[in-house]
Amino acid sequence: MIDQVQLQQVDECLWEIPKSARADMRVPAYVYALEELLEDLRKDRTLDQLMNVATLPGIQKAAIVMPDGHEGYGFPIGGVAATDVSRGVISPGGIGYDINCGVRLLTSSTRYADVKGKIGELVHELSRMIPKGVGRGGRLVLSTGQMEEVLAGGAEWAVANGYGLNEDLDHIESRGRLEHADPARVSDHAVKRGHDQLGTIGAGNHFVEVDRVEEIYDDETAEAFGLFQGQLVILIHTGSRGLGHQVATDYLKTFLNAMPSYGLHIPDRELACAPFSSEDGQNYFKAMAAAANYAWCNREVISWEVRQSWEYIMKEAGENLRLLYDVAHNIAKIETHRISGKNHRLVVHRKGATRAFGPGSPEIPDDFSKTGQPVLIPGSMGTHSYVLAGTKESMENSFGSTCHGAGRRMSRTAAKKMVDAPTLKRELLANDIAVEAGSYAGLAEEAPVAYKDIDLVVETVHRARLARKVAKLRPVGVIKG
DNA sequence: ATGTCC
Repeated sequence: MIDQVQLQQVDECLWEIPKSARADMRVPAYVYALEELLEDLRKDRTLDQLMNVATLPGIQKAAIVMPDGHEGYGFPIGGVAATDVSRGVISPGGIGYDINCGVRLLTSSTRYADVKGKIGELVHELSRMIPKGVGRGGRLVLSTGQMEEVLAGGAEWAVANGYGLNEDLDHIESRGRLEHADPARVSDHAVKRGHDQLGTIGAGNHFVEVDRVEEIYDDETAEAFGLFQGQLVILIHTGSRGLGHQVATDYLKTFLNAMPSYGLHIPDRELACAPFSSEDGQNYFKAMAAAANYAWCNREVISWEVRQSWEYIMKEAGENLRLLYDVAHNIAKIETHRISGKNHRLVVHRKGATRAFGPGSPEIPDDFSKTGQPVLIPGSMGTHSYVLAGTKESMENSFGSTCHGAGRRMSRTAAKKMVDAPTLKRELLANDIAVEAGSYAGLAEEAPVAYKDIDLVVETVHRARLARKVAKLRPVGVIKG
């Protein structure tokens, strides 16, 4: 066992690893966590990886990990790293294999109590409508030309082709389309993998969940978000499927080969990177943006499937499901942030971290300009999820970022050994949570015991003011891959 | 996360 990393407490929820902790660190590392969460963060390579991130050329201010952080490929999951656009690098490991994995929330005008008896049917219908599982395709099969439109247009493609509402676009981060996307930078192989996966959730922690609003923490913001006590809402969590995975795989290989020519020295080859302004860096950024657009289109098409199911079971228009917001949590974006009183153009890498822009930010829609943007934090299966709002403090301290979920504390393998899936399913049902799972193995991997305590994670970011609590959601039905 | 090893 290596020596324990020294953490200096800055605040109740903030710990610092000073730049002096390692000769190669260019900036300090910040860990956001209530003390109870530190033990989990020390159990794996999270803090080592965070210090590795602090060595990246062009990194600004600090390498940051959120309270849901855990070990990932190169970078910790739950990590935020901002590099200078002209002097810094871009690293696929800082974004993750599932490019633009993210979450959206649809709100209804229906109370759970009024339709309790229909939840089982609704969950069954959702399960029938929404393809799930590794490698699964869906009902949409796109030509190469249509794929180019999706990669360039993102969620707009779904709306233009009858799979979404125009009003949805106002409530998607970046309106569901990154303009830097270039379909020509996505390999034929990646395009092929994606051609039949729009409208599918995949596997792992991806899901479609029916929830009810259990608790409101801030009446005014909840009202602005269209949330009320007892309301039925639908939470969708998925990403760019095989296409994004292939983009990550392709460019990691390219970067590993190209690294020597850039003269970049990094402590771990999983931090493979290229100067953002280099041809390789730009090609990856344009391909990543295209994969991000695919993911936004995917969540839009899934919303269409949800609305179809809703119409069929609830006998009311699918349009009654309104999109509250859609957030990315695995992405790199060009953003301007103030550091020591000066504006900087940065490549903000968020890997298992959510944008949490505060009130007045020009990048969030007008209807949230007073409250800050909606932030959606799914908990582990069968526990609960949160709706938060972005803050000015997150803009000042974490490049406008917060946590993204409960965060795994046990490996998939360990969870499968420990958990008996049929028992778990019965327990969920006993708690009035209907589950339709693609496989028992997948269900076991996602057992709540394999995750951190979502309440502690959210309490950390709330107390640290990286986002503030608006509402708590309780699941009543879940579809998993 | 991922046609969980071309």
